[in-house]
Amino acid sequence: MIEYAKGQEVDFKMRKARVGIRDIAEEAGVSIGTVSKILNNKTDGVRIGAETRERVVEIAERLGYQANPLASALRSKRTGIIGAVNRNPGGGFMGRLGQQVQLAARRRDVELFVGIMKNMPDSVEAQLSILQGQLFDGFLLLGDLPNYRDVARKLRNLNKPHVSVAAGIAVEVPMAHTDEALGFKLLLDYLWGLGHRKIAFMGSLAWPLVRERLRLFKEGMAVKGLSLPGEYIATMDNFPYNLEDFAASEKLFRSTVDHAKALLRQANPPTAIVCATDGFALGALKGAAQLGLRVPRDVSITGFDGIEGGFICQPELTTIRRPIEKVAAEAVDLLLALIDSPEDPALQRRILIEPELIVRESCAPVLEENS
Amino acid sequence: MIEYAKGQEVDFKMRKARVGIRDIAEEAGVSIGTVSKILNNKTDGVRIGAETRERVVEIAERLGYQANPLASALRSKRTGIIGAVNRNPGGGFMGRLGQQVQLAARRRDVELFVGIMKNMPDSVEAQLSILQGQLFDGFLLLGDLPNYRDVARKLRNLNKPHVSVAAGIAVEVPMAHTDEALGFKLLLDYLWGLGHRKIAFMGSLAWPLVRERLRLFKEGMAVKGLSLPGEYIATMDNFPYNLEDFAASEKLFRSTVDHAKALLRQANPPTAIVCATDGFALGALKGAAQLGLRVPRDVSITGFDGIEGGFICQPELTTIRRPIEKVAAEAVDLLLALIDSPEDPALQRRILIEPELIVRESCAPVLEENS
DNA sequence: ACGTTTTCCGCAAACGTTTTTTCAAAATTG
DNA sequence: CAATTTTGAAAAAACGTTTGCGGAAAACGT
Repeated sequence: MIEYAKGQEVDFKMRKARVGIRDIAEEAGVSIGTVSKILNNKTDGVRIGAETRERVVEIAERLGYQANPLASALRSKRTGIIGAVNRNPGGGFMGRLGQQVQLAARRRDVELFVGIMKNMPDSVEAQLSILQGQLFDGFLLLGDLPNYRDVARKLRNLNKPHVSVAAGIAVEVPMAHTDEALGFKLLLDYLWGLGHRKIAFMGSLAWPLVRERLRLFKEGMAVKGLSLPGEYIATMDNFPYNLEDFAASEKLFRSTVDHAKALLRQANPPTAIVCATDGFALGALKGAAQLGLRVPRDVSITGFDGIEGGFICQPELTTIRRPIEKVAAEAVDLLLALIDSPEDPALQRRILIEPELIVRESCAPVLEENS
Repeated sequence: MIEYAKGQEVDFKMRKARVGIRDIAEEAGVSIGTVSKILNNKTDGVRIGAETRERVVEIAERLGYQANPLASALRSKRTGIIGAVNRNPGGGFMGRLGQQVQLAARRRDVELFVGIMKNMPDSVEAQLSILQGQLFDGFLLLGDLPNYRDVARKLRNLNKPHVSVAAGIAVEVPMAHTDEALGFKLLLDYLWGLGHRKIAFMGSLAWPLVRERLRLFKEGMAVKGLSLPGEYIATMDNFPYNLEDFAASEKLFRSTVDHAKALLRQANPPTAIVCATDGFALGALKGAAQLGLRVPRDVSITGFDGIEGGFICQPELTTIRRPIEKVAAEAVDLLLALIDSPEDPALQRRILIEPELIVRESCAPVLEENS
């Protein structure tokens, strides 16, 4: 039992010991169990007098009591914290996604921590993130994880609910994602309307998400009856999967620029380039500029995701916006529900958010001379 | 090519409850205390036979034992986790900083979680982040926190070591930061060498960091004996301090563009604009373009920070790079040392990292007709 | 007036570790 | 050989909560 001066004097000289539940109980003249029940709003077969409840709450407030989360969690097996694993944050979509899920969680009075998982599937780092599972009530798996199935299995073994968010590979439920097929339909309808028939695709197949997008792009082209020669598909599968720092980012960007230039230097170049992500589109923009081409007069370029870079560049990018806040909110809600009732089959579901076309400056009607 | 991990065959008994320290103790025929000491490599006045030690380690390994972090932390008062508070992550410097400190920590076998603190000083959100302090051994305070002193005081009361990282306001030790004065010296020396004498400054005074940079810029100008008319200082103090989503980012960016245009439309415009951050420089770039000015022929523009946007834009930005990985690593090391010996006066120090000038494409010698 | 609920709350057992204390046996010493 | 020291490990006491159970007092019903 900690002894400290009674009374209201809040002295700096004294090492102010943390105020614990015992202090509240003593001050209120009740047992610690009662305090706990009151402060946790337990109503489950527990009855507490209104006056007692009030008094305890007031005292707790006054003393600034905060339950020790470790002790609470140890006993209750609930930490009130959920974790998220992000393999590839940074300046783009994934970085923002991590931020948004954290904010979404906090709006629901839950703390969420985003951990970074490195690339190597069996690295110590990867293990660590997961084993902290005992610290978390549930997990959000953000984007493409190279060892997704392993992680999912481990979480299942730990009895920890998890939700995949914006993953490119076909993962099991539960998950939250954008309707990417719709995105490509919007994009191709738009380009078609502008008269484009020679449309190329650019992206790095290192990302499962990009592989999926290439598939959807091909489907969309087929629906329109458009041919898609191999030279119109600029894929690069040797790209860094992880963009740990600016140097890696820059290397990827420079390479993107080069690939775009190669695409545009062909004898029969495309009139439009659909890029797998905004990041690639930014590279394409610069590639075109370095060749002396004007966007969108000489070539139209589209992005996908709707990140900041899209309105900072010149010309500004016409792109598909993935409503990141909505995805984050839905994912968090689903996970929270899952934590409450892990067995509910109604929660084993896929949430699909509709993306939208954002028309800015990087696309124009195709010129006679190019068609 | 990415290969997905093959499943590790370490599947434990599926439905079996988590293996705890008791299981190890029982299997090895020793007490749980002994197991604990062995697994934690306690040597402090504790003697364990080599053969027993070996046996216990082997069993723990075989059963895949992982101590419950909650129980460990509750008893030992050490979580092995440090927290970071980031008020303003996103696509730029601060977002990257959060990522880098997390990586730096993990390289030292410590988990670090980055929490986002909202703007309002006394918001529930702000409190929450801090009160989770009991979960953390120490804290990194990233960038400018509006209520820095409050936070610092609270942490001190909780006996939690903390170090400020890249904070613009004059905070107490311990801290890690870049040598911003040196940065401005490099920048102004460079512009001076190109013949620039009419140099403007642009940035939002909502950020303490920017206020500090304006001060340093003025000092640097004074050293060179250059005059600095009020019209050459484009400050905007009504800017959003928090950039929670893309919409807020975009609003800030559009406004930046407008301010840059106003700066350049003057009767006697500057020949160079020193921007407080790369973000503002990106806006200046676009502002100049919208006025039909060519950068760097008609006006030179510099950034500060060295983020990704700087090489994606056109022309690419000449800027001061803050070595973010180095700052992150130093900060984490300092905090870790502080956790080990909180009272060591040698650790109450300021770490200053040298920035470097990156010459890219946005600056050129001043033209006769403009001088 | 006497049994039966109902209301309110105390008591004590967890939770899974770490750390301190204690202690028997073996080894060493005088 | 008795007295001490050393070795190795068990036992038990924390850590600060939550929670199930039980029970006294008050209210209620007949």
